[in-house]
Amino acid sequence: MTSREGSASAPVAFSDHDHAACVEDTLAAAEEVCAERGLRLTPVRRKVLELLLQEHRALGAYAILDLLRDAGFGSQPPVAYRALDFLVKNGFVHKIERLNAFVACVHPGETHSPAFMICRKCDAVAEAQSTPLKGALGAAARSTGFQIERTVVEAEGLCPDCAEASGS
Amino acid sequence: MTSREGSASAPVAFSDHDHAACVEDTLAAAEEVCAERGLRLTPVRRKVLELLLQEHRALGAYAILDLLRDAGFGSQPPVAYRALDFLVKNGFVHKIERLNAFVACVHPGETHSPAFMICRKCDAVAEAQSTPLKGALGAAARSTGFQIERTVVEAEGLCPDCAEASGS
DNA sequence: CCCTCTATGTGATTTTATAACATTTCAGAG
DNA sequence: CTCTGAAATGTTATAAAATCACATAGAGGG
Ligand SMILES: [Zn+2]
Ligand SMILES: [Zn+2]
Ligand SMILES: [Zn+2]
Ligand SMILES: [Zn+2]
Repeated sequence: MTSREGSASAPVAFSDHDHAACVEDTLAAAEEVCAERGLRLTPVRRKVLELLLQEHRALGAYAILDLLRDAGFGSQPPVAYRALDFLVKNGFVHKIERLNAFVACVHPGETHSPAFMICRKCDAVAEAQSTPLKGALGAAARSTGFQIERTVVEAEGLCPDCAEASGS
Repeated sequence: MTSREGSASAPVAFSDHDHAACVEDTLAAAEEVCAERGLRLTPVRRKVLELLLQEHRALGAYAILDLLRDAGFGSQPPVAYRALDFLVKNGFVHKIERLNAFVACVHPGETHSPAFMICRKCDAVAEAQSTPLKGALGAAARSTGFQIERTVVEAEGLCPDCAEASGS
């Protein structure tokens, strides 16, 4: 087996919540946004988004591909990468560069600069907002004349559960 | 040819400076730090650091490997990856996650949380400091109980030169 | 209906990274 | 100085991640 499948042990992102509703609502919101913008949330694309929403964690493209195959879709890499491209470009999914993996956005539709907290032990990923123009990086950009177009902000460490489990 | 070689057109990182001295000084500093800490800056490791210092930009592992081969070292991937592992672990080189590439540190020896500005047009990379605990991400971490151990902060955009070149 | 553009399916390939094992080098012990 | 064990290097092979190229299928406009 190439990938971790199954959502049984998937940690919710640092806090309990009604996960079924969380998936439903976000999918519905995505459909609405696509309708508004004339985007086609095709079956593969919808399925990939659904898979990423079900897990509250980052999945690699090949893990997604395995799940797509199980669901009866094509099983070659471009199938997964093309769906992911669409979802990332339109803000429904973010890529976690540190992990070469993808995670569903919790604020679909709204343009925002995400920041992520990644647990090195259980792989949970939580999305927060970053404020790229404030702080040291923004200051450095202004002083050198660098024009920021996109930012990658990823913190690696221990999530609350794993920190507690591993003492202290 | 697999990679961009040659430093002729390599942009200096957003500002003119005495590059020869820049390379020399940083290499000397690295040797001193290694001596202090009992680390072995072996020929391959030193060469990789030198190559990265000469280019003020990120190089992929295979580009480095090509240059190592030219310099008479082993030409199989582990040669490059092992040297890079050493240099990254000891803070002489940083990995740019967005590019799957590596860049020499401009503050070798000192522990710090780097932030990078990456020009999407000319590939120049400039290092700045980030302040992970301040700002939105730090606040999110504190409020959820996430323990940050390491951060990846990378801004993509246009460097001053390329911004000017491409109009306004 | 026909044409065109977009999306999907599939095979092959490129790029990035690691595993596994043999050989060499070197610092420190005796 | 010589032995010895750990660290470093060289090399083969393989895994993992991403893209290319081209054929087929669908949706929508005329
Ligand atoms: Zn988001
Ligand atoms: Zn955790
Ligand atoms: Zn320089
Ligand atoms: Zn640095």
